[in-house]
Amino acid sequence: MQKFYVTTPIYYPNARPHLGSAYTTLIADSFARLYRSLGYEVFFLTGVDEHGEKIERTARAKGFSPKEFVDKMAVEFKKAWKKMDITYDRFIRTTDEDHEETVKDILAKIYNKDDIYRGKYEGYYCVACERYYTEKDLVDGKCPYHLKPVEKRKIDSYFFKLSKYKDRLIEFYNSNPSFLPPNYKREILDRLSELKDLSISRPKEQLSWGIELPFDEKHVTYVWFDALLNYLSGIGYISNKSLYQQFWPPDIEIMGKDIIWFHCVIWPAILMSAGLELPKRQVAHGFLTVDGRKMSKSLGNVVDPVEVVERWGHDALRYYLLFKVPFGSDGDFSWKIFEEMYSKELVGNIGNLANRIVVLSHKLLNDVVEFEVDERLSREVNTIIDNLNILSKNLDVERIISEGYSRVISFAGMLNAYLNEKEVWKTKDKNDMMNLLESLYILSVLLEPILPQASEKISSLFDGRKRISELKPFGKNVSKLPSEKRVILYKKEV
RNA sequence: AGCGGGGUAGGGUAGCUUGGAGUGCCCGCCGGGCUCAUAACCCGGAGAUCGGUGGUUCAAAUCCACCCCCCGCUACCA
Repeated sequence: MQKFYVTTPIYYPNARPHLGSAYTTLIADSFARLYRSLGYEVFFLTGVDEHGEKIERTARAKGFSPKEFVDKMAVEFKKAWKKMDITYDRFIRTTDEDHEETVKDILAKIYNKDDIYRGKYEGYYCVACERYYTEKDLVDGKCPYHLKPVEKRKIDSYFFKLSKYKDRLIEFYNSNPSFLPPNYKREILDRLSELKDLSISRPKEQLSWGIELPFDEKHVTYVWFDALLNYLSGIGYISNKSLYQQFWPPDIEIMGKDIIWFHCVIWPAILMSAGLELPKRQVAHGFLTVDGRKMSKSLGNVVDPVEVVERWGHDALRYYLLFKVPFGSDGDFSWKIFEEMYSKELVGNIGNLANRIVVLSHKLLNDVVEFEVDERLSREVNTIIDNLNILSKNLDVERIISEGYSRVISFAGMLNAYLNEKEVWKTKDKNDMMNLLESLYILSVLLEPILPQASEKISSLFDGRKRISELKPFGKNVSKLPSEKRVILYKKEV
């Protein structure tokens, strides 16, 4: 059986999940569901990145220890994902024991390979912020927040020989053309020319909330080095060898466009140094504005994904993110479009269709009957499934959404048209009715990655949830009438 | 500034890698149909010099050059 390993970044839990992290997670979840449905063995990893200065400071400011604080925040994230029916297989925390061991193991490997050296990190330190800035961050040579003078400070730090991997990275990109997100490919290649080594540690007296270096107990790992390795520890690099062997490497890693550099350059270089296989595809989505404006607290237009989901259901949010935001580019979360989409496409197209068919089936039939398959419907179903299989095999996630998923939604439109064309309520044709019932059932299976709530509601009227890979030929799937006489997938008023 | 992404009917998008009649989708608008259905559904129509100019070609939204407009990125804060 083929495997599929999909990841989201681990989110920084200094605040509750926001629309951006929900976006990444819902998209990843959709793919996890799709591949499962197509019969793949799937592992879906998400989690939180709990180390670092900012967490330490936020925690202390609120009167908690870092660990107490992240324990609370991890729960917040899990609750949010539960509300969205996120089907992750593991929720990793960088304070998990096996993660810490993984980081130490990889660091030791790289150190022994002579890819880590001791040096001086030079930066501009703002006493008020208690952090370093690079020269470019500064405003008139001063701290950008406090506008106070900064001190140039040198600290001991270990460096990863990132620059050493420049040529090998380029070579890798060339021989694996689908690795980089298409929209950002040229930018990354361009920036690669100025590749510098990466500071990967901080002395403990400056930062204590992190994972200790295996070769120097006075230092802890710094930010990304720790975070990126979650993809290894999460799949059992230390704790579950057989799982690791089954799933490594990730098939797709999904992220927002802000962290492309880390995933496309630093991450592969680390893996090269450690002698491990690289992920197959890095997939980046864009950022969202709200009604055309940047989301900000001062504008008061912050969209809380949990609130959206509580009111409208997670189907609506998924559907919006999948179809109303061009995947890979920036998009807008427009309340007007969102509400229109809800009432036109979810209530009117999908929801109304399901109810029409269910109600009508009870009016026309006492029980299911043998019927002659409508070729047009059956051919369309086969085409949809073939298409999804091909796109999935190629990890062509952009087209899975724009072609594969769109076609599933169009199928609902096709059924509405079929119903009108045949005027089934008038002819009372049992053959047509059975074709529609069969189609509705198959539609519910196809919808599972796109609209899991609707899918669940429809399939529960028949005999429960099925995978696409378990579907029988068109005409052989429905064995009983819907268990209810009507079904409301989406309420008109919410 | 350098680099990158985008500019397709009133709005939003797909198509561009591998050129072939402006082809598709959602919303809005106009006209018709239907009454099984959550005033939902279906059909038809109007509406685009595919940002501009020039080039390659029998043929360009699609390839090349230049220009204009919008938006990002330029890394050790995640």
